[in-house]
Amino acid sequence: MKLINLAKKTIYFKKLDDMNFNAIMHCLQARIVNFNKNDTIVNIGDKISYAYLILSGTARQSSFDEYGNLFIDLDFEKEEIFGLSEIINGEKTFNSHLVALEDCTILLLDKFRLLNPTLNRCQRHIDLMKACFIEIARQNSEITNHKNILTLSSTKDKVMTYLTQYSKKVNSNDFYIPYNRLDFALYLGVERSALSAELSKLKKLDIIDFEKNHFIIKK
Amino acid sequence: MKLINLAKKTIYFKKLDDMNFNAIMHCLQARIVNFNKNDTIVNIGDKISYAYLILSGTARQSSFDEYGNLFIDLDFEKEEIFGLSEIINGEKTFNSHLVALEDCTILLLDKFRLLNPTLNRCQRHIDLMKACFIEIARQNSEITNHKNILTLSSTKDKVMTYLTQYSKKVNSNDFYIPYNRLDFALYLGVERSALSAELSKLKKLDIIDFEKNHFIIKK
DNA sequence: AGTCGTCCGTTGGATTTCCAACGTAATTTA
DNA sequence: TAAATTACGTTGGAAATCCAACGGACGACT
Repeated sequence: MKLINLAKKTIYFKKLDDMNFNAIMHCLQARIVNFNKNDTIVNIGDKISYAYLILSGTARQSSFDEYGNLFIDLDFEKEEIFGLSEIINGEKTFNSHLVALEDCTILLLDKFRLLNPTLNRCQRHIDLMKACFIEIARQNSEITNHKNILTLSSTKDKVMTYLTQYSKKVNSNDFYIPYNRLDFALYLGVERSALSAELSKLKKLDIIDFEKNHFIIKK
Repeated sequence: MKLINLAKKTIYFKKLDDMNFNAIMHCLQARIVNFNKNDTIVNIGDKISYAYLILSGTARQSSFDEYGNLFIDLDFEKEEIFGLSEIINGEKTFNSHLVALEDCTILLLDKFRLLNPTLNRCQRHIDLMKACFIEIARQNSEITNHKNILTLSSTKDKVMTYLTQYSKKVNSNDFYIPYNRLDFALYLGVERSALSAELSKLKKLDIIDFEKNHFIIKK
């Protein structure tokens, strides 16, 4: 069982010895599932039964409103968990998609067991709950940040704020963003063609350089 | 001590008997503070020491970026908690304001005690943690919703989506929104004058009626 | 090789939004 | 009560964005 070792190494479980690890896996009815790139992991309307802990790969959450408008919600990578707030909010079905951007290995955790340490009040369970707390707070600040970028009024401000933040995050002026042009435009809340035009302008002004999703912030 | 009864009645503590309530208040080093309308409760840069549980009144969180752009973050009312994600994310100082929209009574809870039931592993503490979990998930979906409104491309869509949602929330076509025109415009990410113009247009089309922050959705 | 589909830059006109300004009414302060 | 301030609708021209369309580059599939 190599896959289960992926789980054992995550921040959620790495402090546990084998016995405790096996116990909590059993308690959470944990199950590993693989998905290929572009697979739909969760569909709108799917019943909520698990939290989805990403062991490897990346996945993207997106949603629609009743008029067909598309929203980019969150990207998930290794050690991040999809479905937490939906579970906690007591929703019955997902109202968003989760699609694999790369091949993914995902650990499914039973939603009831995950959030009820009362059933089995052990320290490992409380620690896990705390880790989930941290994860949801992280998602919270990521969404807030996205919201703030969308609040900005000009395309230029949106682009530059996003790129500057991404540059800081990866600690380099030279990086690859996780969006193609269309998704980048969706994320920023602008038209694809307007984004392309703005990017070209910034390139001409020698503020940035780019090709496809590879960006360089100059100076 | 009437004020402490406000705390006792909240969803966080209402199931506790007096002994347990007093114990957890002591454990959390709880303290009640009052603020007048328009008072600043938290300033950008303030050290993070407590979670702010609103016992009565409403407060608004807002923030700025380095270029002076203003962001409306979240409104807090009775039984909601400000500061949770900042505490959990381990931030040292607040990077947002919290201002009283009405006179407020607030319960301060020590940040260390709140999130470390290990120090005192009792059921009441675990239940409180779970309630905080629910609260932060609620904030999560509120921010997501705001983000999605900001993603919409036309002022009309933003306005109508907001008003329709608010109408559903209060279960009436006739309601008062918590924003004046300027704040409403900020929330929607549009110009105040453009918002006024759009509202007038919607009134002329007999889709809505309004005066100040009082709105009626027709038909 | 060739065809098809996707991605993306570009362009130009239609549309929307911004922006600054002004007037009026309501509210606050002196 | 007067004066000052704030809130908000309206306006018109400037600016930005949308929108539809096109073409070239690239990769996948046959």
